[in-house]
Amino acid sequence: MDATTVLLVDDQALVREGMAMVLGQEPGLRIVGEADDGRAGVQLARLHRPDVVLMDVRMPVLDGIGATREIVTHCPQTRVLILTTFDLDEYAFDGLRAGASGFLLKDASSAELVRAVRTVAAGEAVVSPRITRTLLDRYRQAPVNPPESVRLLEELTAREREVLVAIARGLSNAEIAAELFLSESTVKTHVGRVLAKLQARDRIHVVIWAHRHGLG
Amino acid sequence: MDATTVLLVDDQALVREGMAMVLGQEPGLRIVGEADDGRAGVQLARLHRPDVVLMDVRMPVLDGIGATREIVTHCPQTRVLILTTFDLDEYAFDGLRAGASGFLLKDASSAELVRAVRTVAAGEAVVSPRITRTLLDRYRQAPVNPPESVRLLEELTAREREVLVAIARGLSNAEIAAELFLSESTVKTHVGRVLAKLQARDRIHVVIWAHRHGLG
DNA sequence: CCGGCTGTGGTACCGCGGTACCACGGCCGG
DNA sequence: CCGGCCGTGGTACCGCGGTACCACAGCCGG
Repeated sequence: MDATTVLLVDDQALVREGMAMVLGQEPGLRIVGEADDGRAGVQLARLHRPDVVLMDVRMPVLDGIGATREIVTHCPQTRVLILTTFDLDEYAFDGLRAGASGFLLKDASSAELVRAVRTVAAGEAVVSPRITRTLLDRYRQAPVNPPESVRLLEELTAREREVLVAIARGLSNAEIAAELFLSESTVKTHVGRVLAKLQARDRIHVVIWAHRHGLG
Repeated sequence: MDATTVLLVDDQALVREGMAMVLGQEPGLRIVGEADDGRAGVQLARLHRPDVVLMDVRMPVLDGIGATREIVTHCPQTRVLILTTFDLDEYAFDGLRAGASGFLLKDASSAELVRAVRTVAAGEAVVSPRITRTLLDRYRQAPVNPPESVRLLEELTAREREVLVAIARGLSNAEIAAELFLSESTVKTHVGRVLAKLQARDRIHVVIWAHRHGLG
């Protein structure tokens, strides 16, 4: 088996040097590139298709979240490990949603860093303990409750909510009409009102809204 | 600072003995009791108020989930660490909802066990890597394992994936064309191929697919 | 060197989605 | 009792989305 290839993306050269120092002399690991902003990171990732990308969150040009999203889009087999300075960094959670395989505090020991890289390279996930705590808290609370969206939901009539979930399921107007025993005209009327109340320009945005807020 | 007190709850005596062996000779740790079912575990926890409870999931009389729920209710400062044999154990996730501070596979090494106990005793959370992976998948609202979805994703070309995420963001063909510097015809071509490869009848189903599988 | 894939582009066509506007019965509250 | 909201329905219109088919350049692999 070849060495695990690693790409470093961080705007602070010192950090990159430190990591390169630690990882470079580790058997089975090989640094294949370094970048000092997100855009360059994405380009190098697409070029080298490394096994693991160590990605800083805050960076010029393109931040770590956007870069992560693009990398997982272009290189599905590449694992991204987010590096963050503060354990309650909101961006880090966005990073997970963007498709990162884990994240690590920058104050981690070199041994932890090496272990984390090997872990994600093996296809598993790693999260530093303090962040795991927060993650679990969110998981427990997860069910619902984005207050703004609930307010909008309550502005809808019962019938409109039925139509909304039907839209979110991907049904066409004709299918909704059949399922609810309505004419297609009526469905169109309801759909129009849902669009207006949610300020969505078309049913596609309704689908996105619904899935962002726990439906589907 | 006093030693960290630990309570063992498992219906298999061998497992308890093994853990007692490992933890008992560890400096700073002290076993304060053992129980072989959930009910007894709750009673001993209320009696000794240990820092950490190592809790099996499957047990007679009262299972580990119910026992965890009662313990965190009666002894808020006590941390419960769930032990599970299989990493995809559904009950383990229920355990997290019940208030456990983490869970651990039974095939963990003794060093991992010790480290996990110390970690939760410090008020942090610990989850074994394989389970973390699943947890993150759920956090992203992906069903469980997306092997099928990843396979589909990799069938797409890089360009098609770019178009896919644009669709998932709710962009119209014209908007995608503008963003990627393409003609609308070309966008339509790509969109058509994405639809075919994902077996989606229209872009709406693509949006749903994308949001179900972690994009957006 | 040729075939296949990818990315780019075009034309033509049709149907669904969305809008605008209107209508009417039922129900509730002022 | 009457005005307003809700749910139901209709007509007419237009544009975007999706399909079908074709074309060509570049690249890579057999």
